[in-house]
Amino acid sequence: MENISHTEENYLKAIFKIAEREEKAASTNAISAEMSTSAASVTDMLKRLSEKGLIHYEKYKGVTLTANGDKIARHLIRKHRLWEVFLVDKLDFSWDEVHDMAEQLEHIQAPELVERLDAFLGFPKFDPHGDPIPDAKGNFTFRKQSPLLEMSIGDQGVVVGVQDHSTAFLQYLDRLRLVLGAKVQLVEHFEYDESVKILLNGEQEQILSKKVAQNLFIQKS
Amino acid sequence: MENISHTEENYLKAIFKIAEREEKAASTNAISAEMSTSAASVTDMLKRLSEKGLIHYEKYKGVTLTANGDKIARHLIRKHRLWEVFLVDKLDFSWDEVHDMAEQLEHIQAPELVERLDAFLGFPKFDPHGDPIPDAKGNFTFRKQSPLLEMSIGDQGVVVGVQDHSTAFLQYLDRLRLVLGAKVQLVEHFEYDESVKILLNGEQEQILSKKVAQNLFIQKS
DNA sequence: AAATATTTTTAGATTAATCTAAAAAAATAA
DNA sequence: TTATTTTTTTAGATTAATCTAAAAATATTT
Repeated sequence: MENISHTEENYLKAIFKIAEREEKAASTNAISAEMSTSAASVTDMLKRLSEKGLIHYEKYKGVTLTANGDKIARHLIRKHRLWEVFLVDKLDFSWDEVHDMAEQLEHIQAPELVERLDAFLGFPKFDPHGDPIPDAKGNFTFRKQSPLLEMSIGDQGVVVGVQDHSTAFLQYLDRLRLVLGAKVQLVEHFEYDESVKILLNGEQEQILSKKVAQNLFIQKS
Repeated sequence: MENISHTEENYLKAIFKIAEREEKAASTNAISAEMSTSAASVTDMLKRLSEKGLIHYEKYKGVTLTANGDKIARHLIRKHRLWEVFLVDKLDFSWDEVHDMAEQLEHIQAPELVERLDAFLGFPKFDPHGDPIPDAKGNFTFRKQSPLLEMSIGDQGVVVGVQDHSTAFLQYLDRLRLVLGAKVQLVEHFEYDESVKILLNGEQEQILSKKVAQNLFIQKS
């Protein structure tokens, strides 16, 4: 087990993310876009990660994570999301403020710290954006959820997550009171611009743009 | 305000520590010993830190921190000690386990996080080893304390800190129940080996070696 | 004050992580 | 199936942080 740098960790996370999103091997270009580095830098790094046994790499063929690489990536995501819960639940940050801090905290290497933090937080299964937190073995809790936009008239449910994690979107959701746990019922689809009308918390009718409805995950009830 | 790397931060901390301990400009060799790097590496780094306006450096003359360098060093110490309090008070680590984790956590860059952590912990003035935590402006709380060895027969007081921060010493103190807050009265000095006899918490008489008595700070009452 | 010892700096390399520009391979279009 | 475009890799540099070995400066001892 060699040492692994922060930078290498970030590449593993990027590869994991791409694989999850695109459901195939990550290309050099995809990684370079995800990391905001040049394709040449990515190629260099892929060679290094491959030598360390963290990825499967064949020239021109894209890469996948080895079992070990995958484990490290999941552990990073675990740490990132646990720290986000800490920042929001204990230090009262809001969900749009915590990403950059968690991005740093996820690189802290101290396995016992992670386990104790998990316990201190009450073994949360989801982070402040509704994303699942892998357990110590790397397993995610799955949840049936669908974008608000894909619900049918009359369907009811609860806001459980977001697709877009941008500050702008999260702050906008706060304004609309569309926070995690909010109850929504789909009232109407407007074909013209694909906007939707919802009933929020059984009280208030509201119209949401297609963009908002697309990026909001609902668990139907 | 340029970027400052973890490594540069560690050098600033080392220089601060040496200046505090030796009360004079830090020499290249002292820094090289403190950091476990070669003297040549130190010289290289001193040039860089000097260019960034963090230290006053003249060849062959040793270095001191500039106002800015000093501020950064104190902030690092603040972060280190606050994180130690977090680890002990909230995550139930013991005082001999937290150093390495705090060594990583002190490099997290997020000023608001530090202030919120401070508040969450109840604005502690001392860390789990009894070392003072600088406030947001970098000021330490001073406390009148003396090594147990320098107390006079009959003097009473409370354990408030340690000089030696090694795991071995801290674990030994746990065994002897000489934790922070313990009440001690000096009963006798043995000239032969400079060991001392104390009365611990008004109950138990105990003999302590010179080495222990030297490294334990007491606040007299 | 000269000789010796110690400390500090310089010179020259190395490694990780990055870049741009050019070459090579693979994919797509004509 | 060529020709063109896109993607990926290689070549060659750069910067931060480190090293060893040698040179230079400073401090200490005789």
